[in-house]
Amino acid sequence: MPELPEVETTRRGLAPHCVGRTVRKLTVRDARLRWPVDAQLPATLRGMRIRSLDRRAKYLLFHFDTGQLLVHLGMSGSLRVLREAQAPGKHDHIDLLLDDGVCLRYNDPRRFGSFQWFAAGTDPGPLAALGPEPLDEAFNGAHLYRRSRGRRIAVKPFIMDASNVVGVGNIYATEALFIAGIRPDRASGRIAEARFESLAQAIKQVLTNAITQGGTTLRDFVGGDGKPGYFAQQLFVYGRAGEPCKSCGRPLRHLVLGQRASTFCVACQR
DNA sequence: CGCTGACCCTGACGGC
DNA sequence: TGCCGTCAGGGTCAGC
Repeated sequence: MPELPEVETTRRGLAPHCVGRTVRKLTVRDARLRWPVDAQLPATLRGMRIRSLDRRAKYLLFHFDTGQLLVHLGMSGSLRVLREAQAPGKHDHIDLLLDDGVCLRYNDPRRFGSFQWFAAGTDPGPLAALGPEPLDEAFNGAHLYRRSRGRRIAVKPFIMDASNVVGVGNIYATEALFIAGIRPDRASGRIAEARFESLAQAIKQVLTNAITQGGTTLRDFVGGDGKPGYFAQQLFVYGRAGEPCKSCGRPLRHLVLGQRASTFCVACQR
């Protein structure tokens, strides 16, 4: 589920409900996430005020005076706002209960997500080696061009590597490469700077567009309106292998790069 | 250092 | 209806 737009949409949905509030209680029903949730975390957070909620890459950063809580949604995680008590269901692993009775509930069937605490003054390891945010002005084609010289890795896994640029997951990498007209299996080190500029702009475009529309699949994190994702309807290539290219009509091809499905058009992408 | 593949886990889906 | 293989939006790690 979560790529950068979904995480950002989650952040925007949660922030008004939790920033400035104090943690009344943290309940961990199942600590077996990507890394075991620290048994001391409930005691660490109790009574602490959430100063801000930020995002870095696909991490949500809950800032407290005493440190920060890094939450990652993994492949299948979600955080939603409960305004009133509700019995926990399957895979509802963690509740963050606030002083006004609002509950932030974490659900994650595959348990690839994580809750990690980093005390003030310590460096959050997961953030150490991250590349630029794709929507920052500092991120551009020149950056990708420089990073890719001498590399033989295919361009798709290259842009999905968070040390090059963060937040570009399988869906948006696939879409951005189509928009930029670049084959996903082309060696990144053999792509000209101008084409990387097109790619950087395409990445910004698809991510911005998806954020505007609230992410591709996560719509029920706060309002519970249950509306299905809308962005899925405007995907050019992701999940459409065998179907006609929306630009030229030729059947889209499927291949696997870095264990991830990739779809592209042999005519439109070179 | 760069790259590949295995792995963590559950659920949904299609074929038989 | 049930069983089985395959696949899924992410990230880390070992090994070559």
